[in-house]
Amino acid sequence: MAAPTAPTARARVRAELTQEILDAGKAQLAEHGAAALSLRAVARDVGMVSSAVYRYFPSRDHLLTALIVDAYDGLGATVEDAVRDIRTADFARRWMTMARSIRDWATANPHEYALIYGSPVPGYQAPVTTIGPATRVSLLMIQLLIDAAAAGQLNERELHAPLPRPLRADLVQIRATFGTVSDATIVHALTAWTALFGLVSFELFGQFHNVIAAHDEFFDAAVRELGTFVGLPLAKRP
Amino acid sequence: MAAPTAPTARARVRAELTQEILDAGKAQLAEHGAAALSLRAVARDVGMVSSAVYRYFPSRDHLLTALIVDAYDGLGATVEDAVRDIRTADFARRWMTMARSIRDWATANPHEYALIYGSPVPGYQAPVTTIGPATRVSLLMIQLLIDAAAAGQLNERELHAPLPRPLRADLVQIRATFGTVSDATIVHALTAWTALFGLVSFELFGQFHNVIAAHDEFFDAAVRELGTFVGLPLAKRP
DNA sequence: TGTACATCAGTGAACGCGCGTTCACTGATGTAC
DNA sequence: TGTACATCAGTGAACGCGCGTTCACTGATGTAC
Repeated sequence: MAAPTAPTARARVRAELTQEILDAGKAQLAEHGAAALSLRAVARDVGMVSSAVYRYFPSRDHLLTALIVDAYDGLGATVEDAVRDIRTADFARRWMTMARSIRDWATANPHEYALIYGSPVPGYQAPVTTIGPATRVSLLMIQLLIDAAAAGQLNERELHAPLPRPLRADLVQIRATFGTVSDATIVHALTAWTALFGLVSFELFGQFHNVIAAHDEFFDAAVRELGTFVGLPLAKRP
Repeated sequence: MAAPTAPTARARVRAELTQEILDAGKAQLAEHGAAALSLRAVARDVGMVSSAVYRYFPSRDHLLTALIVDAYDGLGATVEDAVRDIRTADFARRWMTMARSIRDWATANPHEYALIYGSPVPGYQAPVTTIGPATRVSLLMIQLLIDAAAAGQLNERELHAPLPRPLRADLVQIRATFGTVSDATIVHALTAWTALFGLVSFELFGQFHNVIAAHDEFFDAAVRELGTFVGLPLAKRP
């Protein structure tokens, strides 16, 4: 009777505490990085004894998985929010805004970024649970390309060498989500997408030290060039 | 009286053991990754008591620094070897070979790659000693561009937006090594270079799971496109 | 509404482990005369 | 060439720390009758 399975007090507290543990984990992550993430430290933050955490997460790795999913979701939500109000047909702005908000999120949450796009955590194998959240942000770019292509605004170029057969097989799979876009453009898009994260990683991981100081400006310029590389039309001041 | 400061037996043994410790560190790195690198494990491998290592490296961080320098040098030497015998004017082949050998080295030494291009090791601050070795591999690309430009074979394109002043200031510094190449091309080159490592990182860190299976072919295609992005001329089958 | 039992959250102690670093020491190697 | 002393490499024990995980337990919350 009443609501389907009325949430018992115990259940409510459990949900709250699970969240608290996750938040403490995120704080830990933000301050010390993934390698230093320890169940005991998290327990201390929450004000529990370390063994109590096992009532909520069966092991450290499960907690780590939850944090990874949380990071992917955080990034995905941030970027979705950033582009939500942009006119569908404003492809240049959508591209630039996506890129910038990815970078902004990464800069604001460097350890979470490192967790999902940096070197794998030693001894940890990500379960399938993380696949869904991981693709969330890339779907936005795919949609952008599909929209641009549908509007006839995508400048699809040829590749400079024939597409090898095994790669074509991969693209057949990818096409399920990419829809109408040409093989060459998919290759360009994957390359640009990878380059985008390469830019963020190089900046965050210190590879631009003594090379680039004007990070914002360089990122913008590079992303703009990558946009045209994919074939997107570029307004003068997006 | 013989050579200047004839190497005493003790000094020779010291040099050998220092190298042995480094090798053990590399092996440790290869097997368990940087985060798991411990002085004690290295000492065990060398057959020393842990405190003895302190006669050679004053702390764990110093050992780590040595390994980082070693990794940069290993990558640099590998790529230099790979391109040494290529005709100077064969710009396409030089570009493709550089990219491939970077990736090959990274694939063969994933943990060393992660050490220098992955997420920073928590709590470790790289000293200036690492800057020199770090630039070694990028100098090869710069030389390639200078050569191509000198031969009139570099297709220097314009940027799609004016160069912001702060970024122009950075480029002034960079020009000291880049020589005659245009601002726009430097931006393109930095972007492509970053993209190159982005490709390697995405592949190694598992971001291409369920997306790309034909890693070799995709890498080749992407790198080729990036080459033309920079303005390099591309032969049909380099 | 009240009682009897089952479920569950959290405790505290313990296990066994590995880590970086310090320190007083022994014994071998090098150096000055 | 031989001796006296200084330097150095390596030992072994110890300090103090933090970790993940297990386990028997207490006491509170939920459920069935």
